Amino acid sequence: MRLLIIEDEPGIAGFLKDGLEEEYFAVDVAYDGKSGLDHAMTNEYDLIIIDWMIPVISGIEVCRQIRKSGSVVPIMFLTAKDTLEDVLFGLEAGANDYIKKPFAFEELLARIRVQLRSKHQGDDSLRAGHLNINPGTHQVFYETSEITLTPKEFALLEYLVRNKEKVCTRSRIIEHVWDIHFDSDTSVIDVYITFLRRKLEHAGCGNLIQTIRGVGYIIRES
Amino acid sequence: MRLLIIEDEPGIAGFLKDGLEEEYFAVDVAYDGKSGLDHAMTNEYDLIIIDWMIPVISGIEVCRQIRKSGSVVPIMFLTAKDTLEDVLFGLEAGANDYIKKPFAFEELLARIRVQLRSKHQGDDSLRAGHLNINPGTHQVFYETSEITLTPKEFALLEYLVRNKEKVCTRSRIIEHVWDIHFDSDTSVIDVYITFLRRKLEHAGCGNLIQTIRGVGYIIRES
DNA sequence: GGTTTTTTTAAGCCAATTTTAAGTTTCAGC
DNA sequence: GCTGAAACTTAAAATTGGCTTAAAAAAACC
Repeated sequence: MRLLIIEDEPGIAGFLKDGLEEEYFAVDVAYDGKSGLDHAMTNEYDLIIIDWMIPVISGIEVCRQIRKSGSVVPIMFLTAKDTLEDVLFGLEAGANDYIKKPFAFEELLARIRVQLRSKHQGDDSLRAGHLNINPGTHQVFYETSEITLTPKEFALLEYLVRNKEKVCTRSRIIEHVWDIHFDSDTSVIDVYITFLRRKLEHAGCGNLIQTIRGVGYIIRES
Repeated sequence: MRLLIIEDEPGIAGFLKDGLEEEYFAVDVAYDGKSGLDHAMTNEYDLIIIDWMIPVISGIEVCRQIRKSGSVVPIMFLTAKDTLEDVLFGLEAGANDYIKKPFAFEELLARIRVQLRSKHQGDDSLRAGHLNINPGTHQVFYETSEITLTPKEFALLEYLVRNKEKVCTRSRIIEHVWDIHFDSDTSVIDVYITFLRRKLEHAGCGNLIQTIRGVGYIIRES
């Protein structure tokens, strides 16, 4: 589990880093908002801890920017404030939890575990490269832009991505996506592959679906 | 919003059910741990309230079992204890919040609202663009003008806004807003979407609710 | 108990999606 | 390079599903 801590006070940052590393987390530290945001955007973390009051860019703004990029990484705030108003303000900016300073390390740890648990199990999205598919909401994203698909288009793409790196034969596709179990000489698959390719291309995600002539199709990560 | 209460004292259970239904939640009650766990596993709730001390299976064990199944539903504990030790124990078991008995109904309500807010998605407040929803007073404002909604209209709009930027499927809507859990070919949703759109349009807030054909609806900020 | 408001049902219409079908292009093997 | 099979593209037909309206049923209010 990889964590990012954005905290300017070296004392607190060091205390957190050491304590969390003892718990076998991989911990990065950033000492201001700008550098923290930089880290968050260029690396993949399992959780981010942000102090409310940090230099250059405020904690709340960092949080907002991270959410704006489409990331759903769990974010926890460290704050000296704990009026209901401030808490709500933080939650609105996209935070998942907050903890008031001074805090017991034990409590922080327990709350981190709650967040990690809930995030990991809640995220059942499928991926292929920068393409993200969420079967729960029927949404597809390429990087940060959403691709709107019809139900059949979605079902086909979902099947291909679930079986990425594997060749999907035409007969398997027609069975799994169309639920047709007898031989038929339909060309729906061709048509829908065309639809999908067009929409993916338009979103900047060209060349994802490759043809295996005489057999079927395949999606490769690279 | 659909809640489950697991509480063996009929007095408290009834008091909670009535009070929460007055606030337009859909409320189910279970009177022991076993039946509560059963409900939790076979239905989808937005939040679960569990008493620490209940018969057959303890509250803490019910909580653990729910988490073990992979569910991330917010769980709140009712408890007579509130030492740090007990709180940590509850958090470890997978709870999101706890409230000490005896409690004020108002406080419970506020905590429920915080959980619902923070859970559904990071940047979720009950706002969508210039639309403002107040679950406490059941009022809706667009900019400065109030929009008068019936209870069902309000519940539907609230559910959509709580899940803004996410697709709300027809089956989820019928479960969480109408509390209907079997397949039915009703068209109430369509009708209420029409009602809402008409009232929103009339207030100058057109185009808020978008249709995802074959799937459901979504509210987007922009 | 009657009146008003809210909720649900049902039916016709329209638009988006899905399928069919036909013409065009690409590719592998000769 | 030729040839035939497979895949691609396009347009039009068929189907499905959502929107709207009106009226019936249920609930809330006096």
